[in-house]
Amino acid sequence: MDGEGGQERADERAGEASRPTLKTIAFMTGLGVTTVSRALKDAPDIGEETKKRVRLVARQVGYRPNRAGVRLRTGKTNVISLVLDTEEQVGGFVSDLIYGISEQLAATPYHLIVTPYSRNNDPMEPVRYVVETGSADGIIISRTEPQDARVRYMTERGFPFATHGRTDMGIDHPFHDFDNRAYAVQAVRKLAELGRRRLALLAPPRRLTYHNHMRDGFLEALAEAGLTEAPFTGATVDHSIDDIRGRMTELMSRPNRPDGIVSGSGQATFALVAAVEDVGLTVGKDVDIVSKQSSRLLHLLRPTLYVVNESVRFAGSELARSVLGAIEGKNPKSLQSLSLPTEVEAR
Amino acid sequence: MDGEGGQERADERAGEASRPTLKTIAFMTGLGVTTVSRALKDAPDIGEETKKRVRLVARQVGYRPNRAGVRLRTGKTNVISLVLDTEEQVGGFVSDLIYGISEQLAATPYHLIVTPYSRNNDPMEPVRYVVETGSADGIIISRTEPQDARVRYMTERGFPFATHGRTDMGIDHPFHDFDNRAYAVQAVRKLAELGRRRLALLAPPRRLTYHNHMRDGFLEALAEAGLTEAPFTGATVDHSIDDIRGRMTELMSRPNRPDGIVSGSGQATFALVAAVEDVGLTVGKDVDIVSKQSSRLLHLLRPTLYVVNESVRFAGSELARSVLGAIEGKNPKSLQSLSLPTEVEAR
DNA sequence: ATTGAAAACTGCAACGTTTCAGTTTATCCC
DNA sequence: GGGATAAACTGAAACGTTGCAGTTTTCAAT
Repeated sequence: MDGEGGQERADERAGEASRPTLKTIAFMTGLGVTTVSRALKDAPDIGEETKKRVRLVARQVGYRPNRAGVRLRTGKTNVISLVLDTEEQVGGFVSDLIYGISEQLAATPYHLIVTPYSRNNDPMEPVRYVVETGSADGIIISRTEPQDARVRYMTERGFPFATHGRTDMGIDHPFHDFDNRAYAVQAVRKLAELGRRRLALLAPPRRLTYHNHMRDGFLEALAEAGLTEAPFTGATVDHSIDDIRGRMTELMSRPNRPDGIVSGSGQATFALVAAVEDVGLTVGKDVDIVSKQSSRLLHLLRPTLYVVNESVRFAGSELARSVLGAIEGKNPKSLQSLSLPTEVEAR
Repeated sequence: MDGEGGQERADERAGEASRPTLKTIAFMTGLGVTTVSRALKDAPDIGEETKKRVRLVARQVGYRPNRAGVRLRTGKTNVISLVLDTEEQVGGFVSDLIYGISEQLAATPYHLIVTPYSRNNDPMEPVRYVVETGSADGIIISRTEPQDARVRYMTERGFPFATHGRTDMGIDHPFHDFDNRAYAVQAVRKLAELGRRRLALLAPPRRLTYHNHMRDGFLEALAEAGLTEAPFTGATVDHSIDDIRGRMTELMSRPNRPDGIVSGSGQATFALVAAVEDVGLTVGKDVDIVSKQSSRLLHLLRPTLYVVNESVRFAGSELARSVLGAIEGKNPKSLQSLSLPTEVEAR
């Protein structure tokens, strides 16, 4: 029984009140550092009584494991990396996503780090960085493509991740997605019901998987209702407000202009509405618009719009869940979820 | 001269291709680990020739310092923590802030971690957490108050930080702020110029410093132009869209309703406009509204509004700059910046 | 030749944690 | 009483880095 054995250090002697470590607790309890470590992990080879004592002291002194220590020793970072496109047009989108993720992570030891990239650069780069440097335990990506190099890369390396959006490459991986197909179907049906015959779709860029989903739903419902499409070329939800407004103005100036629009983004719908009115037409009279939105602003200024709400916050929450599951090694199939659109809201 | 001295490890022998460390480079160059470390730091006691060799090899093998190692040894985390209120109403705000910060951090070794808290909880808590656990080298906070406990806390401890918004407690600290006083003055002048006589202000919550700035500017310009105030009670830019709309409806139903509004938030303005129209009035005719906005959507649906743009992305960029300066120990006074409002935009 | 100092390089230890391979003590069985 | 076994605990080593306190080597000044 020593413990007084002459090797206490400066911080133990002085009232320095520096952060307590395992050594601090070991000293206070008279146990070895190993024992304390194992006790806090509830290891089976430590006595019940001892565990209680250690836990008590740990709580008392406000012990929190040093992240760097853990990380260096085990490689576990307790970090989730959210890889983001910084050119994202969809305002507020990222805020909500982050809030949703944070909500889930709050009860865990995980921190959220935001790893941005510019759309002009290689989207692979930030992913490669995180995987190679092991700077996170899991990654969340968005802007998923049908053949997504990032998904292939992370899958090959067994690196845990979750995608916002699905892929189409025969790989089962964790994802959360909004059912854009169902949305488009609902939107078209609503327009059909309103007596609209010729519809245009403002879709996501062709590269992204949900372009296909939305477009498939759109075309299918169009066929089902016997309507025709007014092709909306040269504009996607990714384009700038001004671009969309310009293209839409063109579209609405044509003799065979659409009388119904399905919009894939709330932000873009602002531009669509402005364009409709630029050419002297009226939303709800000359043309009806159904729009997806994540903030709830559209209806305030254009009650004649039809909207469907997508909760990006919920998406964030689900994505965090998924990636945590992936880290735990759960079956990817159990980490996939799809959220259905709300009913079309009118006012 | 050894180096072949029997102590190479498994990863050196096998073609394991695990991440290169200082040891890897030391082995390859035949130098000691310390020398390599110092060489990469461009220390004066290392030969030029050696430095060149080391740098070359380091680049070749793609050496990147292990963050956990550095952090454990030096306490330096290379992390900036953005402390956020997750109930933030101002949509898109956070996205832009993050993009702005990321932009600055991209060229540095810093990572951005988002530390959220709920407005219902103690705003001190996340700050205390970061400072106590040393989980970042610097903190960015928003929602600054005139007497801000967080600012006091971090200042006392000498912890580097920057605030989005100013304080009023005789402490010189790094900040970036939008000149809300100037904004309010401009807004009131514009309304006066339009012949409006009785103005209301939708201000930030009283607790926050910029409430005072905006309100001071508002009152001063009001006096200067000889206008009167229609008190807008029970609503701030922090309230929900529905609350603001409700209060505004009340306000506009009064006999002595305002004929001009200054709005402190673009988001809130949506609700204001909706309310004006709820009671059968018209923006630009019965009442004029000047609004601040960070996204540029307002004008699209209500060209009769007057808007002033605030670049939150720029704010993020400035804040990152400031906090990095604080970490470097620069004089706080040199880390303060104010951005002026743009001209009032009409359409 | 001797001293001194500068230049270039290096071991060792430590940051806090966990894993591994023990050691000690108590308990049980015959 | 001897041996085996289980229970409870432990020191040493390692993860990658850097600061400290050296050690060599070279060279100039005396």
